[in-house]
Amino acid sequence: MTNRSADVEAKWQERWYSVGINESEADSRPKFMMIFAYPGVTGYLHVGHMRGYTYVDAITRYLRMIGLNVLFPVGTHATGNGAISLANRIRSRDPGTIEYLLANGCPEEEIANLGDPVKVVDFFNEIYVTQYWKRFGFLADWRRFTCTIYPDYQKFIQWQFRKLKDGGLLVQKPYFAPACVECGPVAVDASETDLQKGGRAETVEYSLLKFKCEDMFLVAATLRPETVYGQTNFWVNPDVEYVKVAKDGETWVISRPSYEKMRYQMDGLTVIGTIHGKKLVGKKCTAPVIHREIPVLPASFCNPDVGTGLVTSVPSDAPDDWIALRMLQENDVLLIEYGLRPEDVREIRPIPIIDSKGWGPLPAVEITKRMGISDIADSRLEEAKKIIYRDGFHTGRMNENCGEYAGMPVEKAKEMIRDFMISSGEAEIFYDLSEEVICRCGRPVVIRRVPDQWFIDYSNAELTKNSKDQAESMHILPSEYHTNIQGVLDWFRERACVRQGNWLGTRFPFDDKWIIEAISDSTLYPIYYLVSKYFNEDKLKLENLTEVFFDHVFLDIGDPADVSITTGVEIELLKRIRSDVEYWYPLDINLGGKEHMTVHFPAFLMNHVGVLPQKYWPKGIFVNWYIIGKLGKISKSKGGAEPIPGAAEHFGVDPMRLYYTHIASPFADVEWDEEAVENYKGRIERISKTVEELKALPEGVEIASIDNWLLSRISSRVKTVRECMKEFDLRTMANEIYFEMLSDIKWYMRRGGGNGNVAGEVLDVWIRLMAPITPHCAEEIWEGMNRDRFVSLADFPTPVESGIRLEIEEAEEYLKNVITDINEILRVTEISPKRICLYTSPNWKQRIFENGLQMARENRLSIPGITKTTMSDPILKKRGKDAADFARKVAEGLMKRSRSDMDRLARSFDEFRYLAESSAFIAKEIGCEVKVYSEDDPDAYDPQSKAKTSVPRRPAIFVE
RNA sequence: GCAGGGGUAGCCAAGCUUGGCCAAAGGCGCAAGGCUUAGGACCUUGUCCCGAAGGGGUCCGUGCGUUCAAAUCGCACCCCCUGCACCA
Repeated sequence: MTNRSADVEAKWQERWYSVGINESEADSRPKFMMIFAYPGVTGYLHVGHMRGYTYVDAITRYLRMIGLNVLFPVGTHATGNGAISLANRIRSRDPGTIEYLLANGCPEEEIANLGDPVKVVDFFNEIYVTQYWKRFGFLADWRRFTCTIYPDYQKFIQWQFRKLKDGGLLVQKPYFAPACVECGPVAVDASETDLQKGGRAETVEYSLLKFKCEDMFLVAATLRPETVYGQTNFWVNPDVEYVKVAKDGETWVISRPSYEKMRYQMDGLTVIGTIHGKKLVGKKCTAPVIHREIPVLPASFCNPDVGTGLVTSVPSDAPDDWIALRMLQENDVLLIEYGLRPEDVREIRPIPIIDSKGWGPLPAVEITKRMGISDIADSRLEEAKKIIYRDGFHTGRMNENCGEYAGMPVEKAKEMIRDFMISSGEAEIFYDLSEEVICRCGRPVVIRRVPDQWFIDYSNAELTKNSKDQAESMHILPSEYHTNIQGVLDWFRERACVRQGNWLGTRFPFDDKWIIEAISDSTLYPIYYLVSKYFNEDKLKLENLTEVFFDHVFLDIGDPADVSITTGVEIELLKRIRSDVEYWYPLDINLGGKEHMTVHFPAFLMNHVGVLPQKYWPKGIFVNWYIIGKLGKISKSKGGAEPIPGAAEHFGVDPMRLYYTHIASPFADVEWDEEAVENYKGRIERISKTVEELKALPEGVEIASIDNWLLSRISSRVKTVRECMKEFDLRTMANEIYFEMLSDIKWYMRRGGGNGNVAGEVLDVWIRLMAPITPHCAEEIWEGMNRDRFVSLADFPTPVESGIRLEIEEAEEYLKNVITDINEILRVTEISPKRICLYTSPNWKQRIFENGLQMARENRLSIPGITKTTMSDPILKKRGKDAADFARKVAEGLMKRSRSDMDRLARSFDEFRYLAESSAFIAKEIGCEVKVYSEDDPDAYDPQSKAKTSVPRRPAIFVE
C-alpha cells in the first residue's frame, strides 16, 4: 500500500538534505547550539523517546526562522556492556532476543551478523539516524555524527581525562562495588540491563563484630553496631557447619557462604578448618566494647547466607533475638539436650539501651507482644524488625546504659560506635547485597573491593562553587530544577570513573587496564561535534588528535604554527577549528529526560567547568518527562512498545510531532495513546482542508470589519507565540497555531468573512508558523502556494503591531457573549423565538461606567467616591436616584474585577453600532428576527420593559 | 529512609509563580440538531445540580487556617510517580 503522507515526508527530507539546509557553518549571525543527550545504542528505541528529540528539532527550526545560525548535532553512546550482552544473546540465539529483533523489523538475514558487539553498535547507529531522526525530518547536521566507541571520539575522551588529572580532579582510593565473579563490574539497578535477577538489591554495610572465644574469634555481622551495649548472648546455628578462616594471624569463625563473599573484600583469607555450630553452643565469648562474657546459645534463625551466619543477641531491640531467647528459656528439654543449665539461660534479661519516640525501654518486647508474635518462624518478625529499626534510627537516643554515648541520637552514635570498634580492632566492615543477584552470565554478583579505583572528584570545593554559580546563571527548564540543581551539585560526590571487565569504551590514559565508564565519557562531548566533522570528512587523521591538538583548539594553548608542526594538521585547518569552537561554543541547551537530573546533567556541567575556560561553560538545560506505556514505563530493554518506523508510517510524522509538542506540558509524564495521535492526524487534515477553502476565496473584495478582526487576531497570536517561545514553550505555540488559529479562521468564515487578499495574507503567516512543528505539511502547502525555496528557510512571522486592534477583538468577544446569553435564555425558557430584541445601554449609563472604570484603574474606586462624581456631573445629576443607584451597582461590579479585566473593559467600541451591524448574523445563528435598540430610544418596541436592565457590555434582551 | 515531582469535572490535560468575570481553556468521549446516498468525515449546540430570562447552589486528594475573596497562599494528613550513584 502506498502511503501518501510517507511519500510527502520522504520528498521533503530528500530535498532538505540534498541542499544541505541542515548543515551549519559559522558566519556573522548570532548562533545557537543545541543537542539532546545522546541515547545509548543498546537496542531499538520506541515512540516515547522521540518526544525529547522532537522538541529539539522543533525548537531549533523555530530559532533558525527567527534568524539564528543554529547547530544541532547528534551522536550515540555505546560505552558499557549493553551491546556486548545483546551480541551474546544473539550469538546464543536467545529466543526472546530474536523475537524482539524481528518484531522491530530487523531482517532475518541480518541477525547472523549481530553476534559482534561492534556490529551491533554500527547496526543501531544506522537505524537511529535513518529510521528515527531522518525519518522524523530533523534538521540535524549529520556530518558531525559521532559515537563513543569511535577511535577519534576516544582520543577526545583521553584528552578530557588528562585535563581532569591536570586539574587535580582525579583521585585514587579503595572502593566497594558490585561485580560478577566472572564478568567483572555490573550495574545493579531496576532495569536489570546487566542482570538475570536481583535488580532491586541494595548494597548493605555490615559491621563485623569480633567475639573472642578460646583461641578463635566468632564473627557476627550486624546492621546495628550501636546496639552493642544491649548484648546479652551470642547466637549460633547448631545445624550449620562453619569454617575457620585465617585472617591476619587471627582465626575467624564464619559461615562458608559469607567466606565466599568476603574473599572479594579482604586479602589473605584462608580456610584452615571447619567447626560445627553444635560444638560452639555452651561456650562463652567476650562481647566487644562492653567486654562482658556472654554465653553462646543455639538459634535456628541464623541463616548462613545472611551476614556471617552468626548473630549477636540484643533482645531489647531485636525482635528475632527476643523471641528466640524466650522460646529457648521456656524449653527445658532443648536446653538440657544442649547441655545448658536452664537457670543460667533463664537469668538472661534484655538490657534497655535506646529511648525512642512512642516506645518503652524494650521495644522488641513491646512490639512482639503487640503484634502477638511468639514464634521465631512467624513471618511478621520481618515487619516488626523494620518498624523498630526505623523508629530507633530516626527518633532514638542512647540511654544511660550506653557509656559515653548516653544521650546521643542513634543516627550519630551508630557511626561513632562503628568507627570506634574499627579503630580498636574489635570490628571490621563487610558489604553485602540485600538479596541474591545473578549476572546475565548466570554467575553470582558480589561486592568486590577495588583497591586502586579512580574517581572524578566532584566534591572539590572550587569546582562545586563554580558549577553552582554557573547553574544559577543558566537557563534551566523547568524552573524547579533551576532551584534544585543547586542541592544536587552540593550532594554530588566523588564518582568512580573507570572500571575493569568486559566493557566497550575508552582506555584510561594513565593505566591501560582500566576502561572509562559510561557516565564519565559522556559529559563534555558536545564540544567534540566541532571536531568530529573534520575527522568524518577525512581532513583530520587519528594521529593528529593529540593532546597538543585539543589543547590548542579547545583551550587556545600554543601558537598555530607550532601546533601545526607538532600535530601535522594544516595551519589553516587548525585556525578554522579554533574559530569554529570560538563561534559555536558554549552549548546553549542540552535537553534530556528527567532521569538525567541527578547524574548526567550535574556531571555534564561540572566537567565543562572543570576542564574548559569559563566562556565555554554551558548556558542551558531542558529536562523533559516521559511518554509512558499503559502498564508503566515503556522500556527499551523489555520492548513491547510500538516501533518508531511503524508508527511513522501509520500515523504520519507530522501528526506525531504535533502530538509530542501539544499533548501535555513537557514537564509531565504522558500515557502513550494511539487514539490521541489519530486525533492530531485528523486535525492536520482539517487544517489542510481549511487552507484550501481560504485559497479559494475571491480577491479584490472590500475590507470588512471582520477582516480587520482576523488580521488583528492573527497578529496577536503571532505575538503570543514569539513571547512563549522565549521559554521554549512549544505547547502554547502548538495550541495557538493548530487550535486557536484554526478556530479564529472558522469563526471568520462563519461570520461571513471571505476576502481572498486577507486570506492570502493570513495563510502566508499561518504556514510559516507551522513550519517548526509540522514541517512536511507546511512545505507541501507552501509549494502549493507557489512560494520559492523552503518554508523551513522563511522568516518566522512578526506581529503587525499596527494591525492589532484590541477593541475590535473585544467587540467580537462581546458579540459572542450576547449570543451565549440569548442561547441560555432560550434553553431555560424553552421558547421558540419569533423575535429577539436587544437594547444597548444609554449614554448616561456608559458615562457612569467609564467614570467607574477610570477610578478603578487608578485604584481610587469607592461607592461614596463614584456617587459624588456622578452627582457632580450636571447631566447625570438630572437622572437623580437612578444615576446614584446605577453608580453603586457599577462600583460593586467593578470592585470584583481583576486588573486584566479592567484593561479589557477599557477597550471601548460603539455597542449599538456593532450589534446593529451584526444583527443579520445573530438572526442567522438563532434563526429568527433580531432587532437592536438603544435603551433610551423612545420608539423602541419593549412590551415587557426589559430595556431598562441594560448595562454597558451587557445589553438587555427580550425574547418573544 | 533521604531528595524531587504530582493528585483538577466521564477520561486526558491547562490553570497554581503574580488570589478576584474560574463552573474552571483545549482535546477526547457522550447527547441533540444540521449537512449528507452513507459515514468511524464535517459544522453547530449542550454535557456538576437546580431554574419558564441571561440567575442560584455545590465543586479542583482530605482536614484545618489566612483573606472581603482560595483550584491558586500556609499548616497537617492520605495516596501516586521518579532519582538515590558505575543503566544513561
